[in-house]
Amino acid sequence: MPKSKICIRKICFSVETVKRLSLYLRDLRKLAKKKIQFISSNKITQLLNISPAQFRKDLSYFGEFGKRGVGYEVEKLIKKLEEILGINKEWRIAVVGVGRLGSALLRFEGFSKFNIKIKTAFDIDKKKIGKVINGIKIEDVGNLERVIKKEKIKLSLICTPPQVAQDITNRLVSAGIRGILNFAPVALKVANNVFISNVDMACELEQLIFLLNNER
Amino acid sequence: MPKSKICIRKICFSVETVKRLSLYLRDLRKLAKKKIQFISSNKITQLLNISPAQFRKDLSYFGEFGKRGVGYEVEKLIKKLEEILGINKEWRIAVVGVGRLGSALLRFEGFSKFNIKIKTAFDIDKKKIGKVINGIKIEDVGNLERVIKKEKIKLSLICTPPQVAQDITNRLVSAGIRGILNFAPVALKVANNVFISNVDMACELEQLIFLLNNER
DNA sequence: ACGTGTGAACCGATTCACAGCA
DNA sequence: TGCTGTGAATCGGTTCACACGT
Repeated sequence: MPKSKICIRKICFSVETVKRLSLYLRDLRKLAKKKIQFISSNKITQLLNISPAQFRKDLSYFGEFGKRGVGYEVEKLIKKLEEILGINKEWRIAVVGVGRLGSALLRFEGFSKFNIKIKTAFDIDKKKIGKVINGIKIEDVGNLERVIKKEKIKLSLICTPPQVAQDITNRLVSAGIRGILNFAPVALKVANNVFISNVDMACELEQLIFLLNNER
Repeated sequence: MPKSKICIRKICFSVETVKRLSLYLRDLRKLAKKKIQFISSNKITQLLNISPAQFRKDLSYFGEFGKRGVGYEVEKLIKKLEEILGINKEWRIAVVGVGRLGSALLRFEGFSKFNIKIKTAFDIDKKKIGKVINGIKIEDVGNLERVIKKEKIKLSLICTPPQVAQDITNRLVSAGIRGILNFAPVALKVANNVFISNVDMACELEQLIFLLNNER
């Protein structure tokens, strides 16, 4: 599989660059809280296990944000990154599947810093439908298309059992969803104008097991 | 093959290879359930968005498991992968932080297929300590070192707030933990004989936002 | 003929190293 | 001097292409 590349104005970079920008932003905000005004690529990357050259290269795809001999102005760079990442406006998302994980995500506070707002949730279980968790009403999955279209939601999390994840995906896409964060342990098939990111906790743990098991 | 045994330690491959092995295993098990006996690299990778060459290369680091002209015997390959991945024995793990996410993970069934068993959980909240979730007793985080050492646990999940994650990490490592799956949004510092894998849901979502925001 | 296993070629991401500027 | 920005060099993972075995 060829790795998907992102090209903006003839400049190409990988999704890894984008993930790192999020990490930079998170640390810059911590620095801002500590009232630190300037930071060098060397200092900030020490906290992150990333090379200073990588940091500078990542930023270079989007412009010149530093002052030679000085470093980067923390507040200014935060603004720039928020702009680059597209989180200066609110992103409304849906959650499909309000089981253990789904309901944990409905209460997850970590999204708000990126201006992500869970707007609606769906489940098939009659006992859950109508309930409100953390201000989010659980809808009947039968209404999925209608609600997604009405609310013009473009992003969704999938926390369903794996057997139904592909079907849900198809329905989400036909309703206008363009990005999916998938927690179900299956590879979803979508048209190539739909973006998918997978979070596979069992595989991540398995990787650690392999490493421990093969030391030396 | 005599070659593979000797060379496995000299041959280098990435953790991506290991993650893919987990994916292969998952799909092979599905095929086994459907009573499919043989599968070619071509067929199995169609389901996974991975190239056939990648599949063969990944396996080649560990030996020769296929029959030329035929493909791979499903049951046999499952056994081999379980062996390679080190999940022919049970792995006992700990969970630190029984908040929304932590308690969802205590109930998560997806680990069992990889022979992963959550043995113990820790929290600081007196109201949670002593409770039992899904058969797992929540211990006082004050007893972390003692329990980890007593149970000889080598793997842990961290689901604490980010502010305390580094402190918990230090304590886990000093108690003998060698692998950490970190859900807290911070970069943890550890000695290089400790393995860390990060699951950062906000960054994953942010990546999708970026893609949607920069189309065309 | 068919599909694996694998060295070689390729390609993209990371790092280097230094010019350029405060 | 100090640190950024970036073309060039490097490094490593993926894919190619074909020899080999069935």
